[in-house]
Amino acid sequence: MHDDSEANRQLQVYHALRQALLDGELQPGQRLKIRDLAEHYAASTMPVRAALQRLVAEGALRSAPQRSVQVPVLRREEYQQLLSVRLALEPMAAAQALPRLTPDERAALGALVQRMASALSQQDAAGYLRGNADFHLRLYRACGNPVLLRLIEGLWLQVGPVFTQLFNDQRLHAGLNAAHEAAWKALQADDSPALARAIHDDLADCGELLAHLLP
Amino acid sequence: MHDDSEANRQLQVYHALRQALLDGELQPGQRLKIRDLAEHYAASTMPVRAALQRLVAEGALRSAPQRSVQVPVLRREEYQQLLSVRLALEPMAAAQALPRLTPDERAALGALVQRMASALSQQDAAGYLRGNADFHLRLYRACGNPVLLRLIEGLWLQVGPVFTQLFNDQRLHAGLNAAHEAAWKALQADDSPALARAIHDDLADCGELLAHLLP
DNA sequence: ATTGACTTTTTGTGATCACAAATTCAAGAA
DNA sequence: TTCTTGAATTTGTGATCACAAAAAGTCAAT
Repeated sequence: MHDDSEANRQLQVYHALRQALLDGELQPGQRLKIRDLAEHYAASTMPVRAALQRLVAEGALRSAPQRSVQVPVLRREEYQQLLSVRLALEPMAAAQALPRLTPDERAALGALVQRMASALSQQDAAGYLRGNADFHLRLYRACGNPVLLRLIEGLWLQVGPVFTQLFNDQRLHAGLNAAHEAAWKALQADDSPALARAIHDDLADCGELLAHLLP
Repeated sequence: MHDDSEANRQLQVYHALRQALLDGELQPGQRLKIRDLAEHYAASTMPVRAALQRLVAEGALRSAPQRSVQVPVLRREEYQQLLSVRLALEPMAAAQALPRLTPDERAALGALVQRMASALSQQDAAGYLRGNADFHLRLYRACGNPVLLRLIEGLWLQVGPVFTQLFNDQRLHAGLNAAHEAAWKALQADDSPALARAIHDDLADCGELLAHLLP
């Protein structure tokens, strides 16, 4: 149990907004106004300001000077740039994580693969996406390289909004889980290169699927 | 000419602090206090607060809740984590940049390699380091991938302080420029893989040199 | 001298006000 | 209607005050 007592108000707001982004509760292009959020979170404008500025600094939100913060609308080109960086970092993190996984974490990852499969068969997009984020980030968190992990989490925060939105009105096909099954096999075989390859394929497949849906 | 009119006070302070970090004017471990900086930059506490929080969000500064922000002191382990990510990203950026370089930029890069060589022969550590940062970042800026560039600049901001500090009382040997000469050769030959390899070697050499000087 | 508790000062965080720039809205002209 | 124009409102940014937590300083006791 990590003692996130949430000391500061601005940290509470920050984490709330962060989760909202990952959960796709914020539409791309939506404008986030300080006073509105302050009212919504029952806070003063000050912590909200700080939280927004932090998210902007992390690239999760965009803001022009003197203008409202808004959740980024990714054009195809930007999305592919994001993807190319993820392809460089995430397989690496996965490979480094594999030998460091505890039995508990392995079991949790296996359960997530299974949960994603059942979510797919039930056309439960939200469930699949939550499982997908859990699976990847939980795996990467074991990589033992906080710097790398920090970058990856920042990238997920940037892809989050489009990622969830685009799947909502998209027919889900079972092939989406193939790469995860391959990753799970590599995981059980303690085969780091195969795991890296599986993660790479997962990102590339899913990336291509989304890329041609963007403006 | 890019119209950096520096609209906001907080942006001015941010860029000033950022440059101070890259130039090694801030010692690792040094505490940055809001009111002191406000006085130094003839600003109110508000823009300074925002600038500091942004730098913290980017990883360039550290802060525990309710405590002063301070320039990070990197232990060897953290430095190597930073290095391993840089090794994944910077050669990639260099390779993508090569075919996009204009003749002007090529010439500027060549001049920088030469300037670094002469700085080395004169034991001018500061000049060498400035040239080094200029060379790398100018090269990467041509990569055409803003996402990638942003991450790399963030990483340089994090290594900046130790980088400059450690070289100041260190004898400079000419071998430090070997990788840059190799990069310059690859650049003239339009050989992207060779350029990527040269950048990789540069980081690795310089990284190893610094790693065993850290606590 | 060194450690410990206590007091004083410093410092980050939150709240509120002021203001200029940006946005929205409405009325009028084509 | 569609576009323009100008007033009215909203909204980000900066300034200042208040307060609790942290740091620094003080001094007595061992």
